[in-house]
Amino acid sequence: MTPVQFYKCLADETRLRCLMLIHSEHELCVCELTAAIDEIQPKVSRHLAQLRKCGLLLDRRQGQWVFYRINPSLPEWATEVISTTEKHNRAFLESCTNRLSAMGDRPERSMACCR
Amino acid sequence: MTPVQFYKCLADETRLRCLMLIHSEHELCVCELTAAIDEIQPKVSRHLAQLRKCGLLLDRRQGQWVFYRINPSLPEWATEVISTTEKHNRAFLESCTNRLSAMGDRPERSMACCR
DNA sequence: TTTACATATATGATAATTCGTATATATTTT
DNA sequence: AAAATATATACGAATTATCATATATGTAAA
Repeated sequence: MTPVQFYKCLADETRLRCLMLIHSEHELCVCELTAAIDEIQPKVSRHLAQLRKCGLLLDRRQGQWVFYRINPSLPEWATEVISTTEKHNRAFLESCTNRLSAMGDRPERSMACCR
Repeated sequence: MTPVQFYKCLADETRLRCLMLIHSEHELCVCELTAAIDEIQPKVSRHLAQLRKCGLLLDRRQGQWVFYRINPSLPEWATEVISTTEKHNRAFLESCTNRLSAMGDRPERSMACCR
């Protein structure tokens, strides 16, 4: 993955919010992300697919849900960039994390990974 | 500057090359960047203007030349991202740094800043 | 003050990205 | 097996980004 391709992935509000939320929560499913970001499902899904195709995210299906997480085999510098960005831009995510914690009926995870 | 705006700046090959070269050399003028990146002058100039307008670069005129440098008052996280990227993607810049060092007649700097 | 060099910008064309809507697929529940 | 829920994708429209070319501006040298 070239650095330009990596930064194109971060250069969209929906994608960056998804990435940072997932990084912060370790793993989230599409309906959680849709609620947190307050966008329609096909939009969120389309951007998640792009992040997966570019290698930034991995997904796993659990029942009806598909959970996304950061690809642990990303190059170290890329992971570092994501961490730095998330750590120093909490305000950018605030409304999203609020909506997420206010969300009822969040799906339960079995076989939780990467904790 | 929002993180998305910042990453849009990095999400183009010409702009990322300029940024990383400038970060690595501390300060470069447009003709040096044009030679290093091997693109036509208006293209390089246009992208530099965008990086300046977004606050990533500062410029100073010295005689006929305009030198660009990283804006030292960028948020810390942004500087960190640029450093990390440059440090771990030397291959991406290799041909550019080769062309730069092969370039004859590079303009001299007076009043060099930020060293 | 004319010429040359360095840089910036305007313009219209082209390409790439993003979007909403509709719909398909997969899984679970009834 | 039908209905409900979660997710993915296809499609054309709309927006945004990028480009090459031409040209303007600013400085230095002749």
